[in-house]
Amino acid sequence: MARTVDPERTRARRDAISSAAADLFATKGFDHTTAAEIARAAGLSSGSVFYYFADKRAVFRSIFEADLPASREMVARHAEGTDPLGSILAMVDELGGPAQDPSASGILIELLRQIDHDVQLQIVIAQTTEVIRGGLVALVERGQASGVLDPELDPTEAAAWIQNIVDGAFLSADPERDPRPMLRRIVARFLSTPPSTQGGNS
Amino acid sequence: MARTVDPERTRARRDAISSAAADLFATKGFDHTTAAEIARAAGLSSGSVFYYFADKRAVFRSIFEADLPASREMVARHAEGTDPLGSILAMVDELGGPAQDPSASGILIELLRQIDHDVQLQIVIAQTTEVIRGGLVALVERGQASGVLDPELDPTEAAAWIQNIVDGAFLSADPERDPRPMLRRIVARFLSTPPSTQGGNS
DNA sequence: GTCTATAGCTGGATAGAC
DNA sequence: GTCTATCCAGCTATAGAC
Repeated sequence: MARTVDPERTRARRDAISSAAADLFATKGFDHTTAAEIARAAGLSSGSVFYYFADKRAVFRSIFEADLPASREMVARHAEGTDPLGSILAMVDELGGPAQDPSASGILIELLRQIDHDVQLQIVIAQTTEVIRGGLVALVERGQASGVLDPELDPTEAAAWIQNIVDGAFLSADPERDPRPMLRRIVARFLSTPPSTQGGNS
Repeated sequence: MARTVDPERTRARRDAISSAAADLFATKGFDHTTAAEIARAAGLSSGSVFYYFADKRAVFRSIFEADLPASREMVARHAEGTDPLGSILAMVDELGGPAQDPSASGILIELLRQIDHDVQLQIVIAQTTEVIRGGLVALVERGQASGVLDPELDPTEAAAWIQNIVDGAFLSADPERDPRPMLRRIVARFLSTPPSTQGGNS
């Protein structure tokens, strides 16, 4: 006896809605994207959108829910290794690479707009941010211990600024220009031990 | 005989609407701020908003129109001086200082969202951005000429990245934390001549 | 110039057929 | 599960009185 619902199919439908919506939200914004448009883009009717999602916000949230496991995976992948700064820069490359894509830029901006108005979304994003920050903090600390990175920096604050810098790159998305080389330069110089300036602590 | 319109009064009313709207747009967003709310906050009726402005977008634009002369003034103020890097950092301080203010952060995010949908707004912002960029480019070039700043950097690209970094600071507005010291560090290190690394060109 | 009142439209979410 | 049809709230922008 077949089950009433095929979970695989349900997931596929949800994903279709989610990814069609992501494109629309990125280009038109959340408020100017109608449920009917999402439905059309996903190949079903407007009523069905509300069968798979409680409301429009839930559709928006679903876009970012996939990021959490992906972030965990990325952090784990860069956690080991003998070169902490190298690992940080590799993470920066991964995080900042999509900044070239205007669609990624658009969805980040939309996220910034929506996050104040949706507590559930705040939780999802806070988790993802924390995972990435945690990975960066650990690497900064290791870099400081090995003398490559400036020991004066507070690791948590430094990690937050790395995320800031990367996010800044998203704000001027230019498909023609790979932001990663400059991002690497900025972050590497930001973190590194001052060449000779002796910080005269007693 | 008094003139029918008192230009001074008209300007005052427009400013009242503009600044009341800025607060609302920053916290609630453009789409969720109604003309009636703006009117109430400015102390007049909803119909009057459309007497002073052609439409809601024009109200939003007016917020940024004041930035252009202010930017010219700031650039002029930092154009002279014997210490180009110092001048750049002073500009970064001025540009990034408001990042602490959640309202400034909110309005920047809203700007990013609206700019795609309003050509007139694009023009206003492009002009302001150009003025600031121009000021930074000149200072970078002078710093390079005097050997303080890395000659390998393309001045225009470097200026654009300074603006990116500053904007990034706005994305995590924290009233408790002054972003300026870190911004100065990041920008100074980003621009400065590499300590000894000889770039072996030929 | 400034108000009140409202026309006219849009779009989220639902009801109920299939 | 998926559709169509639609209700209803909310809003911009205008009309016209004062």
